[in-house]
Amino acid sequence: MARGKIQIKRIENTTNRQVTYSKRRNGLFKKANELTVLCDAKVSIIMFSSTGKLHEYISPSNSTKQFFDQYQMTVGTDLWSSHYENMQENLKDLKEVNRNLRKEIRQRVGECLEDMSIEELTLLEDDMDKAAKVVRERKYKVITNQIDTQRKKMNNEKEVQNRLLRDLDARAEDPRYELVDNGGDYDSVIGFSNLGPRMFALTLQPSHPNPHSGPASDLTTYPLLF
Amino acid sequence: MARGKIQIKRIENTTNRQVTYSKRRNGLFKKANELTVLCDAKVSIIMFSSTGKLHEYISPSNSTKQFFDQYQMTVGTDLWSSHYENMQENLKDLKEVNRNLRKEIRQRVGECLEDMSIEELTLLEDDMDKAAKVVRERKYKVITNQIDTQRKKMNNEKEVQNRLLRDLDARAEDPRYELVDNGGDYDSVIGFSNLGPRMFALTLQPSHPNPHSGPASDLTTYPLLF
DNA sequence: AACTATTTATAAGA
DNA sequence: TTCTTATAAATAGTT
Repeated sequence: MARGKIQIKRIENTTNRQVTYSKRRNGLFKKANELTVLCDAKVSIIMFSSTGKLHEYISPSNSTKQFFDQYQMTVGTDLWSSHYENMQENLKDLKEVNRNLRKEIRQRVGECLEDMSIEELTLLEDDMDKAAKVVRERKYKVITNQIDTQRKKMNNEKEVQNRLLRDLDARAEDPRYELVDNGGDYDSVIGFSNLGPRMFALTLQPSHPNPHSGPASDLTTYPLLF
Repeated sequence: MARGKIQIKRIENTTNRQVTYSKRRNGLFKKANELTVLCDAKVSIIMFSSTGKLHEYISPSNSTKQFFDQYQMTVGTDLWSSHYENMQENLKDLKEVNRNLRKEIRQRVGECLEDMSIEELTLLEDDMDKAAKVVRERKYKVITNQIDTQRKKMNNEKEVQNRLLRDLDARAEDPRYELVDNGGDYDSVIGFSNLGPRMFALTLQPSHPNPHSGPASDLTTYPLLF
């Protein structure tokens, strides 16, 4: 518009085009701002250059989001409804599923049986009996397993005891060892009171006395002395 | 910018303001279009007049939504995420609730018992036994109710029959009526075979013969003739 | 909506 | 990118 009229068509020279873009962008924004002030209007300009660069003008005290929202409200159609639709559909479905799940649970807990027919009630009853049976069986299995584990543990300990007693017998025949009488306080040795006729008074001492090992030392780490 | 310079400040005269808005809007759009063509750019202008009227310019072969999408992509932040946040939170919560409900049901159906302790299993077992009892009771109640209803219905019908029979007796003593012998085919009258010694051969006819009533006519709508 | 004096925008050049 | 400036374009006030 100066120093010669120009045709309104794409400027082929890249540099020239970018310069013009820059100049006219400023002009546009200036005009937009004047319009905003003069006419008490709200203006939003968003532009992308041919290189994809973004520039925007927003009249003061407005955000782009406000513009978009107002635009949608005015146009009437929700441009992002597609964004929501899926989610809303999802939400609806989930709520429905949820409702059904809750109902099923309530029925299985013994509520909301009013609207069920005899046939449905019979099915539910059968189902629950079967499930209860499974739960019972599972419980028994868990208990059995625990008992079994306990028994194995006990057997193992018994085995250790037996080995210790055999060792004891062997040493009793060895003249290098002598019996120590602690005054008949048999019960003071815990865990051996069920050994019956082989009961001895045992003096337990660490095999390698270590002042740093503390009170956490285990019975089985002690050699038996008598 | 002509016939006198103006201050860039709100035009107080309403008419003047609106005229200027209209003129400058056109100017802005024209400039935007020139920019679009000259510089191969994309421009979107959205404006609201002080009266709330919407006007927009969009460079050809672009939609407003495309603009918004590209804007978001370029800016990097999702302007509508705040719109979604609640919904997404909701969705997450629902999914969690759903998962728990499913788990509870699975446990009540006898699945997923692996990670339950004896205590939990015992609680579940008790719970299910109680619920099963409720279901059973409900079933019995429904059955009982139905039997009761049935019995009442039968009693009612018996009552009707008794009344009919009393009527019969009364008419038997009335000389105006005569017995009709149909050859001793007692069983041909359905539903009366359990009436014992009072069995008669009955000739049933509509009280008001009507050719249009068809075969749907009901036994109780007939008077008894003999 | 049209006119036009004047201001403003800007193309080309530096 | 910015400045300059001749000139095109926009537009304020008027009709």
